[in-house]
Formats: sequence, C-alpha cells, structure tokens
Amino acid sequence: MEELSKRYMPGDIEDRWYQHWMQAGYFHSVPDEREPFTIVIPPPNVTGQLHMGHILNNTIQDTLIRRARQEGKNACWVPGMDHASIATEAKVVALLREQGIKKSDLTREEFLAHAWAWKEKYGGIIFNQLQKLGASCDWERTAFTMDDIRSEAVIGIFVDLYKKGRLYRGKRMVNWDPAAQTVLSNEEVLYEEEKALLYKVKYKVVGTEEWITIATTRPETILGDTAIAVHPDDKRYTALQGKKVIVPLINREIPIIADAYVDIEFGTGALKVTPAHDINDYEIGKRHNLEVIDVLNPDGTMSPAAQLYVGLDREKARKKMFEALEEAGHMVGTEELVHNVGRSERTRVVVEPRLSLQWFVDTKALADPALKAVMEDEIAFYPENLKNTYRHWMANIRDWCISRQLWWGHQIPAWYLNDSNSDGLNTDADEPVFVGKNAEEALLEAKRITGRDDLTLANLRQDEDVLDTWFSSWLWPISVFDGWNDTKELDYYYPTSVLVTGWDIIFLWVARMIMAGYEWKGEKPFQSVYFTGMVRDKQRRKMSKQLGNSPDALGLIEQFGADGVRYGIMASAPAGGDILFDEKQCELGRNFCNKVWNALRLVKSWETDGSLSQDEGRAIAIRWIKSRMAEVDNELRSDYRQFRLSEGITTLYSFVWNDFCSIFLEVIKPTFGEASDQESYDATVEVFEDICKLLHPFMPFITEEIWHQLKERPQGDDCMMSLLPDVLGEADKVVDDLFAHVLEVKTSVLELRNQHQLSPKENMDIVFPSDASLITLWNTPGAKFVLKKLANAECEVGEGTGVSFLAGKFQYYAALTVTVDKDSEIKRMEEEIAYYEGFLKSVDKKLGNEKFVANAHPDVVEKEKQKYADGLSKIEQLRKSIEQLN
RNA sequence: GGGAGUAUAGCUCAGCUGGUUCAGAGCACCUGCCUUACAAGCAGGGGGUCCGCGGUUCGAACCCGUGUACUCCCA
Repeated sequence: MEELSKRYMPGDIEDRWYQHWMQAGYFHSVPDEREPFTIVIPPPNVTGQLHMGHILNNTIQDTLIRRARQEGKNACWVPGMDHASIATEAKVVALLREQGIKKSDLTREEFLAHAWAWKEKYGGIIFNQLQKLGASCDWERTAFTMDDIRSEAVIGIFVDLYKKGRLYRGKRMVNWDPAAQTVLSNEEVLYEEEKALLYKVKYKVVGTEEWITIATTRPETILGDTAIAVHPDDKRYTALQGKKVIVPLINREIPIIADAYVDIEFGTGALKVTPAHDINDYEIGKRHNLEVIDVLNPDGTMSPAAQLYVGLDREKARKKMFEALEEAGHMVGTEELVHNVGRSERTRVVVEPRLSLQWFVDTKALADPALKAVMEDEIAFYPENLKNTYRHWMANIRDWCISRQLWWGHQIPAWYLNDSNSDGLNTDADEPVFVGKNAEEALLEAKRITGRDDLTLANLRQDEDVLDTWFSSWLWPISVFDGWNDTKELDYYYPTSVLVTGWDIIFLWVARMIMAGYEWKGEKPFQSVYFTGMVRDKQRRKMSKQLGNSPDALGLIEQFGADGVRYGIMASAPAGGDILFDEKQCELGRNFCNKVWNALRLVKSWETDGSLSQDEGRAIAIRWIKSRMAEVDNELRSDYRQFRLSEGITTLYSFVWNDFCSIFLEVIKPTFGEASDQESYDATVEVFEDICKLLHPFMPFITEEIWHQLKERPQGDDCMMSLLPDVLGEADKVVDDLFAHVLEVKTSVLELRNQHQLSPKENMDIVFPSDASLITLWNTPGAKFVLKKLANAECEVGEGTGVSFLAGKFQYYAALTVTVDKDSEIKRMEEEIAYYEGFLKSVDKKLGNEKFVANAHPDVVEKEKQKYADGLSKIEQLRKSIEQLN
C-alpha cells in the first residue's frame, strides 16, 4: 500500500481526476430516455478572467449539475461565452493603439480581422480556469454568441421582429458614451454621487432692466439653451412668464416658459432648458415646441452649433464658459453640490444624454407573458423577493435600444439606398429601410417597396451599427441548442432546469430571456432562477479591478485547492444575499479537506482480521452513524429542493467532522496494536463511500480520490457517476437518544478531567442513579463500550458518592480522589437550583393557564409536562447532592 | 420621489410552520494538550437588552404597527 501524505495535496489529484472525467466522456450529454437536467451557463465575457463572481456562480452550477447526475438524470451543462461588443472593441482598440494603429485608419473588415485574431488568442481563457475549478460542463457544446449558429439566430430574429412590427428606428434621447462613441443601455450607466460646482448665471430679460438667474452644473450647455423654465406657481417669476431673455455671450433670444416640472426649491427656481442635452429638458422642449440645438459632437467636443469653443472638449469648454461669463458680468456665484453623475461602465467617462437615431425593440407585447410567468410562479425565483423588482421593471418596461455604434458584433441586417446620401448617425428616421437575412433578401425587399426593378446590390448600403450584445444573449437558452434550425435537442433539453446568475442582470438578461422564450418557443426558458448575491470584500465593497480588492482566483485555487475554494465560497453564500468574501473561508475549506483526508489515512491504516467478530460497541456505533447519515441525507434533499446550498455544505461539514470523525471513527477504530474485525471495517468503508457521494457535488476532487483510495474499483466505478439511492437508510430514534445521552456524559467526564487536571489515560469510574430508563439505556449492548472508548470512563448504577455532575436530567457521580472546594460546589449547585426553580415557575404558569392547555397542540402540552417533571427531578437531585456534601 | 431588504455573541451568519432547557453555529478569544489519522489537530470554557417602543397571542427572536440605523434597486 502506498504511503499517503500527512496533509492533503490537491495539486496533482485535481488535474488527474479532471483528465480522467474528460476522457471518460462523463461531461457529455446526448438526449436519451432519462429525465434531463439542463443548465446553460451565463456566458462569461470573451475578455473575461476568472473572478470571485464566476467562482461563486459556477460552483453553484457545478454542484447542482453533479448532484443531478448522481440522481440519475441526464445532466447537461452548456458552456459558452459572449462577444461583449464594447469591452472587446475597447480592448482591441487599445491593443492596436499600442502598435501604433488607429481604428479610424482601418476599414471595418481590417478591424474585424484584428478583433478575431485577438479573440482566437485571448478569448476563452476563462474556460481553462473553470476547468481548474472542476466545472463539469459539456465542453463539446461550447457556444459563442458570434459563431455561425448563434449569429444566424440573432439575424433571424431581428428579421422576424421587424416583420412582426416590433422593431422601429427612431430618434430618441439615449445615453451616449463620448469615449467609445456609442449608445449605452441604462444598465451600462453607473450613477454615483460626485462633487460638482453649481454655477449661478444671470440672463438679461429683454426690454427690461431685470435679470433672471438660473443654476446649472453645465454652463457650456448654455450655448444650446432654447428656453428658461419656471414653475407656474412660483410667485417670484409670475410677472416674467412669456417674456424673453438673452442667452449670454451669443445673444440668442429665448422665451421664459412655465412648466410644472421645475423644482421651486432647487437652485434659484429658474431652469435653463437645453433640449438636446438633458432628458427632462427634452421632454419640456417637446411640450413647448422648443428648438433643439445640439452643441456637442459625438466625441464630446463642442459642435459648430455651439458657435463658441467649437472643437474644444466639454470639460475644457466649461472652464472657458465660466471665465467668459464672469468677464461679461453674468456670473452671480458658484456653490458646491453633490449630485448623481452617470458614468460609462466600460470607459468611466461621464455619459452624455444625446438625441440620436437608433433601433428599438417595442417590448410592450413581449413583456406580458414574461411578467405573468413569474408572477404566477410558472418560473420560480430564489430568493422570492426579487419577484417584486421584476414586476416593477416589467410593468414599466421601456423600449429597448439595440443598436450600438461599434464594429465588433452582429451588423444590423438593415439596408438603405445609397443615394439617400446619409451617414449613419445623422440619417433621417423616415428614410426607407429594407430588412433581410442578407443583402440579397434586402434587395428583393427594396425592389418590392420602391417598385424599382433596376436596383442592384450596389445601390444598397448596410446599416453600419451592430446589435447590443444582450440581443444575442437573450436567445441563449434556445440558441445553444440550435433551436431555430433543428428542434430535436431543444425539445429534449428545453425548458432548462435552472438558471444561476447574479441579481444585477435580472433586467439585462433574465427578463429578456424570459421574453424571448415565450416569443419564439412559446414556453419559459427555465424552471427556476437562482439569484446569487454580489461578492464583496470584508468591508462590504464590491470587488473591482479599480479597487484591487479582488483576490486572484487562480492563486486561491493553487493555495487552498479547488475543493477548498469551492467550500469557502459556498459556505458563505446564501441565495441572493451578498457575500462578504474572506480568504479565511477557503482556509476552512482546505482544513476540511485535510480532515477528510486524514480520516481516510486512519481507515487505510487498519489491518483486518477475518477471525475477529464484531463487538457490541462497534455494532451500535454503526447503527448510530447510519441513522445520522439518514437524517443528514434527508436534510440535504430538502436543502437541494430549496437551493439552500450553503446550508447543505454546512450540514455535511458538521456531520463529517463531528459525527463521523470525532465520534464514530473514535469508537470504531481498533485498539492500538490490534486489527479490526472485517464487519466493522466494511461498514466503515461503506459509510465513507456514502459520505463521498453526498459530498461530491460540493468537493468533487477529493471525494473522487478518496473513493478510489477506499478500495480497488473496476473501470468506470467513479464517485462522480455513483448513483444516489432514493433514500439513504432510516433514522433510528432509539439509538439517537442513546448516543445523545452518552455524549452528554462523555462531555461531563472530560470537563471534570479538565477541571481537576486529571490524565485522560486514567479510567474514571462513575455511577448513575437507579432510574428505569437509565438502566435500560446503559444495559443496551454496546452503550458502556462507547463511553469507555470516547471518555475512558466506566459506569455502573449506584448510590452517589464523589463529585456530582448533571447529564440531562440525571445526577451522576464520579469517584474522584480529589479534594473539592465544598463551598463553591454548594454555591454552584444552589445557583442551578435557583435557575431551575425559575424555570419551573414559568412552566407551571403555562400549564396552569387554561387557555394554553386548551389551545396548544396536545404534544406541546405534553412536552411542557415533561419539562416540568424533568425540572423537578433535577432540583431534587441537586438538593440531594448538597445534602451529601454537608 | 417610488420600492425592496437587513438589524441576533467581538466578526460572519443560521434559527424553516410562533411552542423542547431557545437564545444557536463557525470564526475570533481564553485554558489545557505535539493523546499512535489530522497543530491545517484534540479537549474544555467565557461571551447576548435577539436594534428601540407599542400591539396581537395562553405563548414572540419569529406575526402586526411605529421609530431609528444601514444596504440596495428604480426614477
């Protein structure tokens, strides 16, 4: 037999078993007659590197998938990644810049060639990292949002939606990222409080000597002002309504209008209105028919329409404006202000509200079935309270802007006539559009719509923009099974079983997948959604690259082993709740692995002797551990049903460490120098195997290793593929109670030893009172043996002499040759008596209350009576002990 | 402005249907141990106004109201 190291060394073991599982093809799923259990991975970003969020998320998925496999289901976990338009394009642009290449010098085709090269080189690193974690994905099914199948699906549904009239192109106020020069979704804008200056600027009222003062944080947009608004009820300005003012520096005349949107309390109560650069101003502008003057270029510099500072960046223009206004005598003053500023999630620059022509999905019709599905629990959310958030968003759903001014992604399959002579952004919303899966289809459309048979491909120009990445991701549960081409797989795997993802993308992704599911498949995409919390550091800060508070995930795996890290993240991760990650947790996981490892070493060190027969102590210990195992199994099943995985792993941890190692193995292990009887040995191995099975989904590597260390196994007999029976034994109340009491006595004995500094090597003789139930208990074959093994104590029924202690409701005596401090003993016991008397009083009050006896469950009443009797007996015994001491 | 959540030991949290001696676990801390699987270990111990107030109930950490504090989402 090979020597096992004193400590568990995960490194080689993990790689070896992962290879073994892969080679055996265990991860691969093909439809068969078994019940499917399907998970589609939330596709990590193609630029992604493994971080704590992935570890959390994928550990959960792997645990669920492995468990399902052991339950005999056909488990299929589909991996993949998305192309992440903005993030990837930004990375590629930066890389090219380092090489001295400007994106603007490249054609679209040239740029895409660079991007694909980048993707081939760096994309998908995360898959290898997931393998380190133990993820049992079906790698043969790896999908990418920009591969042929997925691309075809995206283009196809764009056309489909267009034909159904659910897509439109329009000029709307959008979030504009001036650095990336693309529109952003609401979800990609992060708002944070920032300090700013509030500038107070006065405008001259035309034809009077009066001035009106406004407050703004953005004086450069004064150049785009087309009105001043005041609240209709604001008495200060009633007289000025309808008059005109002159925009400083450029001398444009604009009206003073009344609009209830204005906050009387804020600033001066007078609001400058710049419809091109603020969503609220835009709305006011629409109501009052105001001119829209766009003073910014797409890159955030001042446009010709601003008249001043043309070409200067908005931040610089702000300073210039301030100086100029001050010089011209328009500055009334400034004050500091803390307000919400929206920044681009990707580029961190301040997002600009901007009016531009974009493609939108009319989501109203899609939302209905999706809302209903969740509200009526057709799809179950864990935790449930996210239903509220979901309902609110769905009920107030806004149209979805899906075009992005980027090259990396799916180019929008819409074509325009070349001679409409326009250039993307500034095109007219009314220009004719021809939508088709490809240019040829679009040409047919163009001919049909325009009636011009002479049109050729040369007359058409495809939309320059690409689609929002989420426009691919929302099809994921269908597209990974190539659901638009062939429904064979889809019919089997869809709807998927559970989606595991963070609640932060409930709108971006989850809600939209549900909409897509009903729209194209007529059915929900998944049965349940398990929302994980966000991983934060000990100080509750979100983990981010900027803060540098995110631990190196692969480094953690190296340090603590994959199983240790999996334990660390799982043990602290209840569904939905944010988790405060601390490396310490992984250390506990590693220690746990070590504990289990050493249990293996112990068991493997035993010789067996076939001629020995099993003694009663070991027999009862086996009965007990099997009973406990049945209870744990039962609890675990319920934990899985409710996705209470952190409770599940905690239950197993405590069972393995306390029950199995500290108690069971201690009882069962052969006396030093002796061999084990075969029956006990086999039972131990069997229990250990069951532990491996239950623990496997959480800690796959070490359990597989132990599984094989426990005994020689034929090819294919692997822990990963071991099946769980429907029930793992039955709880045995009698033996449970017996052990509970024996363990109590054991603790008291050890405590006494500790207190009196006695050697554990010396046997302690104790006596228990002559109570029928106690006599039965201690006469149960094996009971005394267990006590002897665990506490090195022997007990007999008898009269009390020596030092007393309580075990349950019974007063035991230990024959100790120690001098006891009589007074303090008596004092201690009197305190106990006082406590129990108080307790009795409260129980008595309860039992004396007619309403209690009448209303409470009979067994509750019965328990109270029992408590009363026990309390009485304790007091009685304590009194007896005091008497004896005296 | 609208909404959601949280508050239990020094820390992180559990406590599931209101009913065991219910006030728990892990970590941290203290004490004693290198006891022949494990010091990444073993044994034992101290530590609490269950956020405040009020209510419902025979009975409240748990249900209701209210106040406070913190977190988050949406606008």
